Amino acid sequence: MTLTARAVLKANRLFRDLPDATVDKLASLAIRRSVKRGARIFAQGDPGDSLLGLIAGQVRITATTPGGKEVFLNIMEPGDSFGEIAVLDGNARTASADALLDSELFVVRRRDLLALIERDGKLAIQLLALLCQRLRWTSELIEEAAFLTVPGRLARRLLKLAEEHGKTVDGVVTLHISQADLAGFMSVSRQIVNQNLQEWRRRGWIDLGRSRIILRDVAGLRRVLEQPK
Amino acid sequence: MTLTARAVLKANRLFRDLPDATVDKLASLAIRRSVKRGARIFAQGDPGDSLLGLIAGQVRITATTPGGKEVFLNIMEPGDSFGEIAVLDGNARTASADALLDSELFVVRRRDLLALIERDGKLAIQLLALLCQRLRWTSELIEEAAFLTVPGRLARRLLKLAEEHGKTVDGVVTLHISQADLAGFMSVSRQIVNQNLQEWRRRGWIDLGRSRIILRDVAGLRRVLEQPK
DNA sequence: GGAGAACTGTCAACTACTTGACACAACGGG
DNA sequence: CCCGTTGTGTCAAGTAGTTGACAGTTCTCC
Repeated sequence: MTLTARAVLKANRLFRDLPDATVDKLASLAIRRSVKRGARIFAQGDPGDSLLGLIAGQVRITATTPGGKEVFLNIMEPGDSFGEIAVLDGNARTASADALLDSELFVVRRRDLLALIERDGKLAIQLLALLCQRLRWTSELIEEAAFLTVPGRLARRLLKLAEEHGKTVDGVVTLHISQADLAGFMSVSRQIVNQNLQEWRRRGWIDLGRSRIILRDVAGLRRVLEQPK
Repeated sequence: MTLTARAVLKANRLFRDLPDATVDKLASLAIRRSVKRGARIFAQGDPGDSLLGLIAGQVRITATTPGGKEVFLNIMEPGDSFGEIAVLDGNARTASADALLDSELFVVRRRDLLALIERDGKLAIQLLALLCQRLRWTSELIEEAAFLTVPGRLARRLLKLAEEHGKTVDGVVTLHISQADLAGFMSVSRQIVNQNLQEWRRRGWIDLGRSRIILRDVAGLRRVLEQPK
């Protein structure tokens, strides 16, 4: 199935509500890009000269230390856009993006985007809203780290992943993620992730499989959040 | 000294580079507000119906759990603005703001600001830049928590505070902050803060006083950052 | 100028997470 | 179909931060 450039942009949360004229202009500026599973889309430190949107596939955003340690920051699904920060302020990428699956992207270059923002107030407001959302998301992470115990943070992360990426059947949600990845997401050791998951499995709240976590009792997990640090 | 409304706005980083026409319009919309030391300016959960700018004084931004625990998120100085997130997306305040000193503020209401943004592309771009900066700041905090040991985070926090709020004389920087506040900033116990500071004092990198930390050897502190987790 | 509040400095007991190691299971490409 | 890879489950030893307690000091405000 081949989509028109306009349809592709309209499928993205960021551009969905913009006037047709703006979307058409954007469509004429956007470039298509295909990447294979495992490929790096951009690396931390690269010049941030473009805004990306995911059409199909899956992309993981990570940050890396000079020493090689990694934190997983986010997983992008079709309809999401990413790379806004660097494209807007013109500085280096704060994180790297890697394709988890074969993926289809569109790319808007910095100068094109900025010119358009200045002319179209609606686009600016849309972008402001997106950045606010991102800010709420990161602030939440910081507060979580401060206020919750490790089990609490793990429970919250599972619930968030369930909302955003889980497949639900009869109130039972299946997540596709390895325990090591989950540990990377939370900057905690794989062992401690396993220990908590085992405990919850014993209580019947979840089931475990290879790279699979099945949430059977979401209310149980929510109760973990209530006990403060 | 009484300043014109325009001069006040021009003194704020967010509005400094805007065209005069926009600033005058803003000035006609802005309201002055004075608060006493210790007063709460807004509370987490309040409707976010205004953007604030600090003219004089000092303001602390904190988040609180239902259970009453606090994290210190930031300290605002004259020329800074705050409360943008809630004002832009119209949702509740994510944090509380308290005056640390008697303070002078200006207040721009949500509807006025939004109307202005849509008309003035430059203001939108300025706001986008501000949010990007905030996002880089919060992302940095998250990465720090993931990549650095507690001593590393403490050293980095001291260096950041030195840049932003320190008074420098001959390369020696004095910070005005209690160890308990510093601990609150980092979500770590006061004891562990003291333990590290004592160690660095023994090494001659810093000096300590009541609510005072004097950085004598900034290079020493920077070396702490280099040892990874 | 005196009383209480705020802040520093230090101890010891406890708890939670890390690191490293290893066995075993399942998946997937040649 | 077999072998390397990726992922799970578990243990034991080591480490870093928490909690609570308390004495001594310096502010501040009444």
